[in-house]
Amino acid sequence: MRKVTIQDVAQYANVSRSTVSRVLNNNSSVDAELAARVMVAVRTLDYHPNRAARRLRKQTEDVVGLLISDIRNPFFGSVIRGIEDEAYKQHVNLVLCNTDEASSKIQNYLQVMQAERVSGLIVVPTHDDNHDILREVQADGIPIVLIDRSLTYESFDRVKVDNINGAFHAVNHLLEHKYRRIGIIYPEVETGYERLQGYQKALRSNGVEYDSSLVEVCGYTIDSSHEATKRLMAQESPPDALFTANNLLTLGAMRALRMSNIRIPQDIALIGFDDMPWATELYTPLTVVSQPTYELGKQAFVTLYQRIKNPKMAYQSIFLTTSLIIRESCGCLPS
Amino acid sequence: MRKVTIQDVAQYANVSRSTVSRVLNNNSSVDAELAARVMVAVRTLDYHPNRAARRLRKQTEDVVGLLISDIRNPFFGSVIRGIEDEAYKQHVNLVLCNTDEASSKIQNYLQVMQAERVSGLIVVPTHDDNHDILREVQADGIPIVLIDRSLTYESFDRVKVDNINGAFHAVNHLLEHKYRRIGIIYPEVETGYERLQGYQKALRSNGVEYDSSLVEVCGYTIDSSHEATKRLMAQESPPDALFTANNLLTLGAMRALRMSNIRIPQDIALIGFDDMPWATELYTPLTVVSQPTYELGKQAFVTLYQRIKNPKMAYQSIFLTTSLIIRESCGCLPS
DNA sequence: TTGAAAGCGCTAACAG
DNA sequence: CTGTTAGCGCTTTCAA
Repeated sequence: MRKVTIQDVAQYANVSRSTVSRVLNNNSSVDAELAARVMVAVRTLDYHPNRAARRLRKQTEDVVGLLISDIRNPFFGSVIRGIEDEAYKQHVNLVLCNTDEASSKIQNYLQVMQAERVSGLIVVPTHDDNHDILREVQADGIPIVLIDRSLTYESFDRVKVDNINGAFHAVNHLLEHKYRRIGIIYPEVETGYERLQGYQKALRSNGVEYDSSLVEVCGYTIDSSHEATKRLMAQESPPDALFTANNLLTLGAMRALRMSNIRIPQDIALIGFDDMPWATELYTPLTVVSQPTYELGKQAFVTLYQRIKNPKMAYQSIFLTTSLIIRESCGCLPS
Repeated sequence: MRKVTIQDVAQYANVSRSTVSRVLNNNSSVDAELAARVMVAVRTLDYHPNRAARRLRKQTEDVVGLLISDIRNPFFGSVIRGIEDEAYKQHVNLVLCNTDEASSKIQNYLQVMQAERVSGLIVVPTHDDNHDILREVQADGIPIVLIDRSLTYESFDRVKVDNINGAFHAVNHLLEHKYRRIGIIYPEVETGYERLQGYQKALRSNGVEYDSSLVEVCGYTIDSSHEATKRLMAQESPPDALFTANNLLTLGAMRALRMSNIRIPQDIALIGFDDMPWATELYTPLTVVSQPTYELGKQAFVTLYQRIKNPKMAYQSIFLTTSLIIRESCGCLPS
């Protein structure tokens, strides 16, 4: 079963290859009758243009690279779905790359994406040292939109969530309910820092002093948060409330608390970042800062697509807002 | 910043393009000194072969398509990670396609993947009517491995979990603990049918009669399981135990049960399919049939890669086993 | 409006 | 072992 090429279609329709190409890319005008003949040929022969050839010729086409840290984090599942639904509409494909927050993998994937001549990139940047590589790729003519985290740098399109405010409202809520020793567990990434800032801001605006013994930096895993929580609770005067900076860390904290028989919210209040389908079914239904994950992905793709179509467009920064969903873990609702 | 081509490298190294190509693909032997010169040129010029060109010429290369139903199901997150880790080792990229179990999307994506000349496909098939399309693509020379579900058809490589046994052991466990009216909620996909079979098998082997009023078919969502559970519990004589056929459905069931103040395991025992990180933190820690999700993905890629390298290899069917993890929801442990 | 011709960057046959 | 040559399938000038 030989592959059908544009040549076959041309022959069948009795036109030149260029004409076939023209009707398929409907840019320049083609005689209606010829066009019709071509379409018939395309259909009867079930012709699908070879994308590799097209890409080689056009130097780019219809593939977007996606660099995220780890697909197993359910946060990304939803984001990607938002991206994909939009991408599907425009017939663009997504190449998935897990970077594990590792510079070496990012670098490697970036090179590959460049070699692929992808038409754009959606990336969750990790460390500041990615900046230069990212700029290089961008300078090479590949549009990039930064998602979730955006570095401190300008001159990239960015779609992100207002982490500072999200964290601020969460911690403020705790403060309003008279919790005073509020612990925080956050990872060393930009979103983590921002959530810490929101935490600090809430403290300040309530006249509560910042106590570094309540602050725990941790990794990206449940286990690492489990350990951090244990450290926090083992102190002389442990926190009376806890704010965890993402869904995985929340799970780790709950595990640690459960194992130490510390009850939520009776012994400690808890608010987590990220809403998830299981948040309502946890042993204490979780109060959360909910992020518009799907929307995040959707906006990222829309922005990228705009830039692809119009490379000279001014850089955009889209901020999405979070919402505080109050359930039982923060202790202000009767359980 | 013009792109560096193989020609530039050739010039710089003072050899022909073919020689450069040869050292980069290290198939035929090249004089050591020339090879060294080429490598220097490659490095100093920071040359990366254009993958589109390479693919056009070789008619396939280093891209594998991934057709799954919905990335938001955390089951797939883990599977994909297993795939990706292996793929990364072989420098192959993954194109992600969400099909939503919709034939039209599957068909569409399959065509695109064909046009892309991907070197292989890993697909979670949905309905039997996919079979012919899949065969066509395969006949076209694109290796396919079927994952999670495998249709009843032969002549595909398949990697799947032993659903029948997994379900059997779960339901058997319930039966051993004297539950007699065991409900089941499952979706209309192959894995669902198989889990139903395991359920039936356990019933038979314990001499318990099959009661269709305890059997609920549902969709793929939490909500749909929520409804199914309500129907089940609204009956004259509701089940005293429940088996839910995947992680999303389990969540839906727990939600329905909680809202009706039906306690787990006091009023009803529950075992779900799929272990998840949050299973331990649910309001009743969940007894589950745990699937080797990461391994599933890993084996899928390994098998696909073998077939790509050796198209004439006999078709493989790899079965992975599940394990029953007993926690509190099935009621046999003191809580 | 259409066709002929050139060439995107690469690899593989074929000579040498 | 190496270079020359000929395309892979497509789009895009350039003429007609």
